[in-house]
Amino acid sequence: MARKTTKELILNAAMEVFATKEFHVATLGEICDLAGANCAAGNYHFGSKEALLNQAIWHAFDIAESRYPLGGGLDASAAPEERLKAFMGAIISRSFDPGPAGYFERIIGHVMTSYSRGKDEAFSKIRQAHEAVLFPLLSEMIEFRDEAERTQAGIAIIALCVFQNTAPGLRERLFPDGPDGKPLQRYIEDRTRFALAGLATYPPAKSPCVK
Amino acid sequence: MARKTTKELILNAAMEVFATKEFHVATLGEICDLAGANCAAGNYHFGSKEALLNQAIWHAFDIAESRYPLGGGLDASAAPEERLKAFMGAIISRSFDPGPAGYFERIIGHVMTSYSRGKDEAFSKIRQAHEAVLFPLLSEMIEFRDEAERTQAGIAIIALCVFQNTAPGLRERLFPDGPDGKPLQRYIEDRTRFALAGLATYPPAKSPCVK
DNA sequence: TACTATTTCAAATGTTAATTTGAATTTCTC
DNA sequence: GAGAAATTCAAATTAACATTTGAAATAGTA
Repeated sequence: MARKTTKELILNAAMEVFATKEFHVATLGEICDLAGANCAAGNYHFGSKEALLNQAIWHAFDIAESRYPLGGGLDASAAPEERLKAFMGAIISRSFDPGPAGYFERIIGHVMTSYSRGKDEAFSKIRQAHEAVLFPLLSEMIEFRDEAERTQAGIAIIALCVFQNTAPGLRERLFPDGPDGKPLQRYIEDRTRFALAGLATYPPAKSPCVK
Repeated sequence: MARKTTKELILNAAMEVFATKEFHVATLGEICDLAGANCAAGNYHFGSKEALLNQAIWHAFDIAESRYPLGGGLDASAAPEERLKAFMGAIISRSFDPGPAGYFERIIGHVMTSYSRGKDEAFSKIRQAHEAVLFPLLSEMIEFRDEAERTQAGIAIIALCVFQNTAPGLRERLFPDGPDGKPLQRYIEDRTRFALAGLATYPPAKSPCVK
């Protein structure tokens, strides 16, 4: 394969740095150093630090989605419980992936609470991606009173998957031997079981077996 | 009551600003303006912006704890389910309180993902406060396999309470008519029910009725 | 090869904001 | 009320960065 261009090197470095640090703490100089490029190159190729963050977000999004698709490769005919497990498994796996496939969840963890311009747009796109997978399967399982109730349930599911992202030192406590293979699968199962039990407290959908 | 000192005014303003903005976005000038003080007064009374944030964190912590105590005023003889509801109710109420009693959760939301020096210490103290209330009641309900499993369950509970803090626009979607009174109580009940069902999927404590 | 467009680079530039300074003012203490 | 201590204030002082600039280097093209 062809050698990476400076632009690609900078984008990769930006994902890595923005995954580690909040927007205002990360510096362009640091990113370009990591990319082995001159610090003016960032602005030359991307226009501004902010535009670079945006590119980094969406590039990281694509990487995560291709490595751990939210739909898990299941189609709409699969049981909603299966699809929920695939969805939660994808988000949890992303969250604990130390490599590029984990950048997205970590970048978003910072962006959600900090970077402000463009945040709403980013959040709205991400929400859309989540909800496109999550809402149909929830509605197959549950008869929601209203829109807010479904949102509430959806948030509970996502909270169960990503909350640990933001708490320092928590990974180590949850996975004393590293978040890989068996322990991770077990974690995914525990969380899915927890979520399914919680969801079962909502009234079931009127025709749960139709189709 | 006596007129507030400049130091108190600045501390109040700092809590308010740090509740809204991430550390590096908030400026000392903005805080002192809000306090009606000169911008050098911040450093005079607190030494540095960082020290001011620390003071703000712990002052906000005290306010939140006195308005919505995590223990909910229940003692250890109350049923663990009751205590869980009180605990979750306290955190959720804090999260949605627009006034000083809500500052703490909002400040922490920023600090967790952004401000770095001193973050570990802050997180450790907060975790301790959470766990002192949460762990005993969880252990009364559940026979945990190991420490990590109890931590995992505890995190699930807290995630269910605070995740919405970080997502822009979510409050409005969850509470189209405002997060007060009845809707908030209902939200607390829904979340507690969800959590209790999730916890019920763990093996019950060996002697659940003793004492 | 010559000519053009793109890319790289080191060195400005400009801005923002924390922090410091020292004089002025207020408060406290005797 | 006088003197000392604490506090306030406006104006420096620094320092860190994002961004710009313009010259040099490189790549692309005819």
